Amino acid sequence: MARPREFDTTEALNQAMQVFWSKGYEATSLSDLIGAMELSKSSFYDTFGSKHEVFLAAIEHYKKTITAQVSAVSTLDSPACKLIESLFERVVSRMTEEGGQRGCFLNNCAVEVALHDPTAAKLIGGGFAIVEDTFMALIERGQREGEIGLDKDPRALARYLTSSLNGLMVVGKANPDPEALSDVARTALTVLD
Amino acid sequence: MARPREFDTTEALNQAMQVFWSKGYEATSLSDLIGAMELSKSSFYDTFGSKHEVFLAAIEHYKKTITAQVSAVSTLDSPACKLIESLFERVVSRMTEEGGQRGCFLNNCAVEVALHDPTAAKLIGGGFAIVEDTFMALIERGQREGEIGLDKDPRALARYLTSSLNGLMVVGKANPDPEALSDVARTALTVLD
DNA sequence: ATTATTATGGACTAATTGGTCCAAAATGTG
DNA sequence: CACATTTTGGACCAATTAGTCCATAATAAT
Repeated sequence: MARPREFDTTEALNQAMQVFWSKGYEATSLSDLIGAMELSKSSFYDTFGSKHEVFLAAIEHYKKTITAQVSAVSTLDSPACKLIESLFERVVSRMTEEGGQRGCFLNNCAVEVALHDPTAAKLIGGGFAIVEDTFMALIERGQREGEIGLDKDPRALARYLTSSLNGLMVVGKANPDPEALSDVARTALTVLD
Repeated sequence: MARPREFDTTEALNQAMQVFWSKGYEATSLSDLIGAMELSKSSFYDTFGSKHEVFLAAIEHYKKTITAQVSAVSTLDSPACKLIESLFERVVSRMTEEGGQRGCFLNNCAVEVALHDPTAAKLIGGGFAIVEDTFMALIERGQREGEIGLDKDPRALARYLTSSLNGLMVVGKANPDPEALSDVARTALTVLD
């Protein structure tokens, strides 16, 4: 049959992303994918080309959906520092809640495949750049608002915050202890004072 | 033949660790392992039991060799702050040099397998604890030496530094840019002032 | 030198991998 | 209703996966 009218490519991609996110690239099999995406093997190859291509598409999908949510925070009109804090708090609580340990998909991908998959590495780098740019925008706003010292380099600070967020997720994977992660987040944010 | 007298189990384990470190757990095949370890399949199963058991042993081996080097830094008698800085510098330069992008094995393992392999997660957590304890010892020394304010919580600070080091390695994988990583390290260390 | 031990290569599984292909079936279009 | 277009399930593929097993061969102990 022709692919049902209501077939949603974006939703299929979303499902693929979920699987890769939970299991990692290598541990995800074709059958995992077609199961989650609810399409046949032939349609899979027909529409997406290969496992690797879906993987790259899933990374892009993540950036457009999840990473975009981070980006959107910078448009809210709370004080910049509060928004930065809320991003850290969100990561801490996500990492410590039931089933939140899969962390950030970009983080997972960076660690698992960046070394051997330059194409993916570029996409991932682009995702980190979105986060970094978001932080930078917030920091500059914080400086305008007088919350953050003008002596500080917004780019360096943004890079630092991006890295901190990733560190939080790595240690959270091995030991999702709320106290420990809160210590990390709280300490990391003292840099803004 | 009996296993050659000069066969070195520790060295074989070291080779296994190198492969897992470079390729990750899932992407490492049995033939990769027995190739690197230079033993036959039968000896492999005879001596080590299974791929998974070697993996766990490799994590332990990493802790005993590589992580132990970090631990050893705390016994040097330079000022504590200098030693902490040197640890960060070492990570930055390692991540940016030719072939240094494989990062930290514990970090890689935490991200790739911790979620689905509780046994490994525990070993990895133990490794992070070694790093954390090292930092804490250095911080307490720094406080005694008057370099670090007594108002600071050594445990929280140690957790933070451990996390920072891991963040550095994740972003370094996607974008091993010396400038960016230096920014991160420099900013992270301002917390000690 | 003979025996007992130990490790070996490699044949052998059974399952799974990512991927191809096509006849059949369902659909949209006239 | 009939035709052209799509999409399908599932057979099929070669390669690889982790893991077993054993007769052979090399060593160590006597």
